Amino acid sequence: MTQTKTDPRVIRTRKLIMDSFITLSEGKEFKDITVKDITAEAMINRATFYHHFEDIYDLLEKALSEVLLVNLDSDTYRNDELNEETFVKIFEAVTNFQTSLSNRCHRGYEDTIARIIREQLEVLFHKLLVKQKGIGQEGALKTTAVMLSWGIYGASVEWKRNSQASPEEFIKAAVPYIEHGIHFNK
Amino acid sequence: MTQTKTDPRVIRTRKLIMDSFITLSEGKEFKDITVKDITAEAMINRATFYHHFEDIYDLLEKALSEVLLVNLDSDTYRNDELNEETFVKIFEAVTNFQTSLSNRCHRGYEDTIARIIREQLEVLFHKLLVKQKGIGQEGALKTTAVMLSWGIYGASVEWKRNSQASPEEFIKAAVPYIEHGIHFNK
DNA sequence: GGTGATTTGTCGCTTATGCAACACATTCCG
DNA sequence: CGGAATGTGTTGCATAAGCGACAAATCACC
Repeated sequence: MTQTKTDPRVIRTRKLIMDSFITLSEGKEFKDITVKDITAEAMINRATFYHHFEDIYDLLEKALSEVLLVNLDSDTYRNDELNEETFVKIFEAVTNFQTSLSNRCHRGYEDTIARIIREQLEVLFHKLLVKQKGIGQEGALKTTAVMLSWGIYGASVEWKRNSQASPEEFIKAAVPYIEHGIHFNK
Repeated sequence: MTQTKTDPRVIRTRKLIMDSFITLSEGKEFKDITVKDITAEAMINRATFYHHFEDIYDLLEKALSEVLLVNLDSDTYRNDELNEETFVKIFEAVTNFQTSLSNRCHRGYEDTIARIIREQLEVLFHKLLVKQKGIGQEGALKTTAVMLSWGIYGASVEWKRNSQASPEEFIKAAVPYIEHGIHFNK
């Protein structure tokens, strides 16, 4: 690990930008937020924004990823097994995230958000699977991770649309079937 | 006015420091707050702190001044006459400030706080008096400003200790007598 | 009192951020 | 339509902020 420590100014600036973006998101939709707005709110120069992010979509991506990961990290990486409990927690994180963000600010960008969530989930599942099943079957694990990420995301959409059940109950109903297929436990 | 515009980084850094100081003040007393705490909270380097403030007492001074001035500015500078209304508003600003800060965080620093308030008031009164009475009697106006600042501060202490009256009623009772002496209206 | 651990200020050198100006898109409105 | 206004990215040079080390002061605990 050649961990070259990042300059604290970078961390601070990123945080200022992210926070400003989230603040502004509470007031208006994504499409109405300009880079100028963000940099003004964050009290940084516009050029500095572009030093950290490709463009505003890149910011959306990274901001959402971070928000989602904050939910996941603490609960999941602690006990790093992909068992039922972990599975439920991941699902809950996604539904939390969905309900907290999707009703405001991002009309017209559901697809982007969906993609971001799936990508994050895919990475997460892949990590967990590799840790559990070991390496040497990369292709299979990758595919499994992809399927799980799509599955979880789809389930969250379905849950949001129809279900009065708690996320936990909702997803637990499906766990046995999935489990049979992917063999949660070694 | 050779208004050399201040670097936005300076403004931002000052704000970060001030905000952090106020945040920390809500948690512990002034004497327990270190420069390190502040800079950590503000996400800036300790050396940078000293680039903006002499020491932590200097910060206290400037932070309090600012908080007080925020109360005063908007209400007072608009209609820039030193009439009864303005007088009452200033008194209310001071009592608000006193009650919001003095019960927490600053035990043992009442004197410092008192001095800061008086200095701010003195500057304010002096400005208002000069604007109203014109220049050419500097000494007298200066002295008047000093007396008013001490008077208002003393009244706020007295009000805090004894009175159940509103600040407005409390100070209005004294206005006629003061007015007689200093001729509020041209 | 003494000794080790913090905290405080200060320093030269490095680096991220600000500026101002630019060409280019996009939007808005008469 | 046309042009004014606003937003987007990019650039080279100016500057505030970070680093790490330092001596001195202060604090804490025996």
